[in-house]
Amino acid sequence: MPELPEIEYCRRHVEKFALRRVVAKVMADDMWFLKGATSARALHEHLEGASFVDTGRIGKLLLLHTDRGDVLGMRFGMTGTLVIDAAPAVGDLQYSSHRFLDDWNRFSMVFEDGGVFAINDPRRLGGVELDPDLSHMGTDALDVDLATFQSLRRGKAAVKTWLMDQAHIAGIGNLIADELLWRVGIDPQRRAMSLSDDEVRALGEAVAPVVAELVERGGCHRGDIIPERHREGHCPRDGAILRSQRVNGRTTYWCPQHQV
DNA sequence: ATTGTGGCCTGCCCGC
DNA sequence: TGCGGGCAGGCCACAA
Repeated sequence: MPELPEIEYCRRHVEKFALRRVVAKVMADDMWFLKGATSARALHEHLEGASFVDTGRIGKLLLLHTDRGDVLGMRFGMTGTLVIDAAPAVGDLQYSSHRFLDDWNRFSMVFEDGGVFAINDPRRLGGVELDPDLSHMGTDALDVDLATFQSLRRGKAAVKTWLMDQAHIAGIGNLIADELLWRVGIDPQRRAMSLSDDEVRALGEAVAPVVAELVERGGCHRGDIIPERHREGHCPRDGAILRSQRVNGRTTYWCPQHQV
């Protein structure tokens, strides 16, 4: 599913192919896809005639800045990706389809030059929002430092749940959480507050570099443990059979040998 | 404030 | 060969 790396590819895709093209028409017929107070009418009024001049990203939230000062926020849920002029920003998305049917374009814009910008999302778990509220978002996973992890010492929830809370760190989803905890050697079910100083430091020092490495490798599904996240999967480090259980309502795999 | 739970969405995969 | 049930997880509403 799209986590931080995939959204970063979408952002780069916009930088490369969508800036400074004038929006002629907005197609926002799927009301479900409009989040917050955003209406189709507002999207027409704010975007038609405008062009995008800059991009941003906080965690899994993609931000497009228009020449009028508006910000268009985009979320891709679990199966969404960006398609510009029929070229997808992300080709191989785990758990999603490998096709891009026109029917799955939940929000799109036609440029004056005839090109099309679309969010293609089979499951409709993504959405768009005009001028989204960013005040409750945590630090982007690529920018975290040890100070970000202070509140982890008080957390009563599982350490994996803490990592996936976008108000703490923005950008970590289920796959990256499993990868991080596997690399640092921590049982995902452990209460956050039970981590030792050394463990907090190890985790804190791992997040940004590991996420950056996944961006380099080509996506969150390129993590070392991800190919083994299935029944009978083995730990790539010591060969133990991985354990699987739901943590925070999410399927979680970990190595009982070295994640303690 | 923090934490846990359930529901939303629908293509795909598996077993019958 | 078709069918139905379960699965996948990001996000949000809601309750305790």
